[in-house]
Amino acid sequence: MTQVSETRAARRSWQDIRDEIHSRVLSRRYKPGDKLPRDEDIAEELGCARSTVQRAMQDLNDAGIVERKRKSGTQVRPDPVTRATLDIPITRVEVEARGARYGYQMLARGHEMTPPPVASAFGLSAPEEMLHIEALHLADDAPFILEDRWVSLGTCPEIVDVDLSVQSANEWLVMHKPYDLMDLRFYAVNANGEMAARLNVSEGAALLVIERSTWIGKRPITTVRSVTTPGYQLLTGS
Amino acid sequence: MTQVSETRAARRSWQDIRDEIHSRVLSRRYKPGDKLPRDEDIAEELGCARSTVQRAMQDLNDAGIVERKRKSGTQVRPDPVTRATLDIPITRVEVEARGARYGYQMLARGHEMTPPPVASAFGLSAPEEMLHIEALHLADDAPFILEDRWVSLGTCPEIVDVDLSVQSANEWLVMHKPYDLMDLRFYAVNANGEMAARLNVSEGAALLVIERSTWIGKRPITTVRSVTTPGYQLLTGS
DNA sequence: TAGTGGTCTAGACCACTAA
DNA sequence: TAGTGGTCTAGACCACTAA
Repeated sequence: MTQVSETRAARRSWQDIRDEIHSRVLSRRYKPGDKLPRDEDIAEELGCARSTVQRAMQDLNDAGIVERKRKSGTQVRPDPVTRATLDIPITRVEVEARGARYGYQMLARGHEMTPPPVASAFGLSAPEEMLHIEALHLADDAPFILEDRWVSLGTCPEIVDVDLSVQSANEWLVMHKPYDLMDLRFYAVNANGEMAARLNVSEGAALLVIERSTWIGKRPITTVRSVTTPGYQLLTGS
Repeated sequence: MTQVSETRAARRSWQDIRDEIHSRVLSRRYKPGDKLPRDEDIAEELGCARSTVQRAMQDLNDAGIVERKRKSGTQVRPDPVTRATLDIPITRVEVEARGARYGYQMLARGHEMTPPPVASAFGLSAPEEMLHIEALHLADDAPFILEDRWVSLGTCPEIVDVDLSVQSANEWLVMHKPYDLMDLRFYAVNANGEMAARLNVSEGAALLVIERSTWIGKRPITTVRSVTTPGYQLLTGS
């Protein structure tokens, strides 16, 4: 009935194993560029199953602490990086989360040939006719984000039948067009005359721009440049 | 010697299972907010082990497609988010990756009480004396990033003995001070007089600012405001 | 071609939490 | 307190790739 009196090590979780290996990296027992022992040997040393080491290593790999390759093994990443996860919600949800009323205005819509910056964002070799939409997202009737979007007609032919003056292209695409590759770019610009007028800010104001392009199976879906209003911040957790 | 002739389904990988569930979400067979079957039932339906479903679900959860809770099960996230991973390298490595020569200048260093914006970034209830460092990172002798950093003396007493005019605090902290919580903020500012002078840009230029704070076990380590030069972009892959 | 990481399985047990 | 996801294990086999 009673437990065997022999002391038993508490079962170690993959987080314990990860922390142990991480602390060896931080204490320089494993130095940047060093090769680590094989998973199997670490498992034996730390007294757990190989799959537990595998789980821990997967996490350290995702966090940018180590780099793993078959045959050649695991090594400490020579150049540590800070890795963060960024969540970008649908604009409507973002506005509502701030307790404001969401509004949307389509400013322009038409079929046009892609100008060079758009073609290059998509990596197109030649210009292509796409759907071009300019729209404004509002929070409590004030301008919030100005969006300039191009949508591939080849990849998304259905979008020509959607009434984008009611539902934002942002929302329609998120719900209907899955992507398998995305590219994000963030930078700052001084508001030009048009941005200043649309967003109701002074010309020259510093604005954060978020550019996003998506592809499915190497075919372009959409590329959008979102110009935010002054004071806008992008935040990450974790 | 020969294989049994009975056809066998090819073994399905966790990626296959993930894609199958994802496609059911996209096709609205499972709608936003819907509860999914238990992992065990999905495993039986798709003919794989429960742990394979678990692996697939872990990925869908990380990608923001579903939300999982014990007892109440798995549901399709009602508000889809775009989730991206951002890698921020050490500034030296970033400069070198552009093929430029890295340089570093410490502009100022001293012990000061934290001003309100810094105390609030750390969530401190009262101001505290910390190490305050201003420094400039250079690429081929041109200003690249201007950094304004505060380091907690309580959490990092060793840093007072480091010669930060040679090695950047950025680099020393990354190599010696692990953190378990990080907070990132991105926004745009118009260059004020001091920034313009330090970075050699016109006053009013739009600059991307990256603010980062780190903690270990709820104790503050460092908070840094990095002001980048015009044209600087933050990029993500995947 | 041989070595290392990646994945799958069945089963056991744990941990959290809605009811 | 009962139901569901989370983790661990041992073992088998696969997939990639440095040498």
